[in-house]
Amino acid sequence: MARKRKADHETAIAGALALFWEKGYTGASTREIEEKTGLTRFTLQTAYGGKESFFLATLDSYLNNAEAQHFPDAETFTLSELAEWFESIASEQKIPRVEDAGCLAFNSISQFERSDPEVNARIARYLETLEGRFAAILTREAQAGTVHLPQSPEAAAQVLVGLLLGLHSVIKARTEDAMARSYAAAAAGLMRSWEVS
Amino acid sequence: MARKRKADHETAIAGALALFWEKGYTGASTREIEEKTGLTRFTLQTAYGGKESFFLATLDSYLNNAEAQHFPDAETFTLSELAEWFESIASEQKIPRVEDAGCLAFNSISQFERSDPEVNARIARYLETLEGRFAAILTREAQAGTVHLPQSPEAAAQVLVGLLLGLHSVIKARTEDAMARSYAAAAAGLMRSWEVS
DNA sequence: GCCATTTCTATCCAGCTGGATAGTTTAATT
DNA sequence: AATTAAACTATCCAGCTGGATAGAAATGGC
Repeated sequence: MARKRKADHETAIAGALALFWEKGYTGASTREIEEKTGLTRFTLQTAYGGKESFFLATLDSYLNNAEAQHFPDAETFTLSELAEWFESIASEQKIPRVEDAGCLAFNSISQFERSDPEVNARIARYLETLEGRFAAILTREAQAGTVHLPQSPEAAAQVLVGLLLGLHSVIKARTEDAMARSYAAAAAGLMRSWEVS
Repeated sequence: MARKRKADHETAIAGALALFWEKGYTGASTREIEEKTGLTRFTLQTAYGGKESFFLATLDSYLNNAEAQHFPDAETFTLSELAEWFESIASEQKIPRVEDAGCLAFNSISQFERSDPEVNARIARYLETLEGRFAAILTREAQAGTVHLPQSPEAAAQVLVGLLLGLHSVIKARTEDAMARSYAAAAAGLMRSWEVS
């Protein structure tokens, strides 16, 4: 017994993801959200509870998709594939398909700076998931004897998360595209030096 | 033949540094700049050319000070001292003396996202200086035979810059202080694994 | 003591922000 | 066909933004 929305939830979230990615949370005005998502500010308010709640819904959707589709799989990934995954992050920047490349969670770190507990929880989820998967991959390979780590798998996993965040920073900072690729190659080179030849 | 300013250039820049660090560029309003620096918006406009020019002056001042005082010295630093320097970044967060700890240049990366060429130039200077100094330290030690690198000094220097940017990200993202220290320790552990025992 | 110059104070401005509200339109249920 | 719940359009709002401007106050050179 209600009128249909012009834009359904899925396409609205997809449009918002692209907008928040491009402009950031504060940089995306509610008027722009109207344009890019097809939602009205009225619906943004009544159905999603305002701009911030809507952003959190977008961030959740992004994280769910990233964990299922884009993060390395803890069970099957090898260290060699992980090295290629790092390089692909910098190379896919050339074809910036917003939904797949980059990272909305990383962007949120710098935008909110711990000011919002709801955002904090999602950033923590992001970091813990990555660190856990990296550690699982490294532990499995170290036990199998296919890699030789210079430190514990847990510490090495933190090094890799640090390098990933650093790579995202370089991608944001880069004057030239080649710079990000060079950094990704350096990180991949470090990982490959851990492989038992 | 002119009236004296209430706040001189030096103290104004120092106050602005603290404010921009805390709130970011967009987050710091010109009214707040008035309060924290002692400048008036009138002077901000006439003497500095507006908010953005003033920010650039602040960023320059920060970089000059950082390069002279806080960045590792290319001629004298050992890899061991570099490892300690990484750890000190996370530990000094406990005593957040804004001017010394953290990094205004790093914050600017996420805030401007390549939108401003003037800011870009300063970020490039920041990254190049760090990468150059790290490479110099690693090259010197590798040639002396005191460290054994898993890759070229240049690639290893990029790994270290990546880890430094990643560490700054974790500091911003951290739910708990211990997390940043743990990441710094992991990075330091990697560096120490390169030392010839 | 006067003058030129700069900074100060005090307003004013247009533009944008997220949000609220009132009245209209649409659709599914009965 | 009547009812009802939700989304639509179109305003309106106070608050804040960076910046402009006019007149008063202060300072150093003469």
